[in-house]
Amino acid sequence: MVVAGPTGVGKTQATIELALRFASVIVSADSRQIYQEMNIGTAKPDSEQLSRVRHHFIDHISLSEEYSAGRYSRECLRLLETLFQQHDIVFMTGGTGLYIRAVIEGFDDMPDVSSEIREKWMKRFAEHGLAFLHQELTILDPEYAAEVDMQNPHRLIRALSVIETAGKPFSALRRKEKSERPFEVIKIFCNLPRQQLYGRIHERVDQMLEKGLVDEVKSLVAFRDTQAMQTVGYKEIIAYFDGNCTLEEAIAKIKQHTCNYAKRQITWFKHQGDWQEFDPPDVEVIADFVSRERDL
RNA sequence: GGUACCUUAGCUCAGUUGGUAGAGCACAGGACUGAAAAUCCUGGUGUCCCUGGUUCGAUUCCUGGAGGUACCA
Repeated sequence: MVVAGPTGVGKTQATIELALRFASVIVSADSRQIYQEMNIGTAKPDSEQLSRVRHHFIDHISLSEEYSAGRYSRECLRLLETLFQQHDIVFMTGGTGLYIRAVIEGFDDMPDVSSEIREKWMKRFAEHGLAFLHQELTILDPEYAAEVDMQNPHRLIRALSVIETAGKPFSALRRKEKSERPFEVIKIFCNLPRQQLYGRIHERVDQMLEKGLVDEVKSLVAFRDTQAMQTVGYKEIIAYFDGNCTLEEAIAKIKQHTCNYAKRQITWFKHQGDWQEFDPPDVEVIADFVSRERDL
């Protein structure tokens, strides 16, 4: 049972109520709430909410660690095995679409890429530009080169790193086959009319500031170069610390970037196929739907 | 009050040696199998401040006006 949806739609509270109703637990699929040190800016459930229902993958790792969708899917599948011994239904929620898909549909088996290899390709990109990555990929894996977004350095660096690590073309590993799972998945997509969603996001950002977002970011500046800190709500405050903008401008940017992010999430889930959409998300209605689906 | 500079897309600005204009961001849509709150792609007709003049033709040059910025009084 997965509750997905854009940030700020109210997934957190709704899923807690659902989990209580079905006497179950929550598995978070959120690439930022997974970090212990990040709280306010990630809209992590508060201690009161966490005490009502057992949550997994919240405060799972430290900012000093690197994490990935692959590691998440492996750890999550292992955890689900145990959880399904005690519960006939488990609630997964979060906004990280890739993490959710990796767990419910499967991820091709690929070797872990060392940070040395990835950094080497990043350096080559910085020195020689995109054209060089194009050339290399066209030689090493013409099949993938024909279908990737050649303008996207992330994708090219990823593919070239995997090719070097595995010693074979990326396209040979990337089979995109759906995996068999020992559980059924009920997919719920929470949504709201765009203007209403954006309004809630603006309010929530103001609340984050009241709760002390600036101090939280201040305490994390040592981690400013990590991937996790390239997060909406953190990078803008860092820019303010650097004197690149006023606090008011930073806040306006956070609101704007959060709305942009919500839009990308909606695009992702809308095109991921058979999600049952609830707009607006009503816990009673969703609970009825879940009961019916479960009894099928 | 005087002098100089500015007024172009929602915002910040570029540009047209006179042939009605373009970037970034915003906004909208989209892609995305291990960085995913990341990364990337697509979409630009707007009284070029107003007025008169010169000209085949003015947003571009000239007159007058309005608003703004800086300096001098």
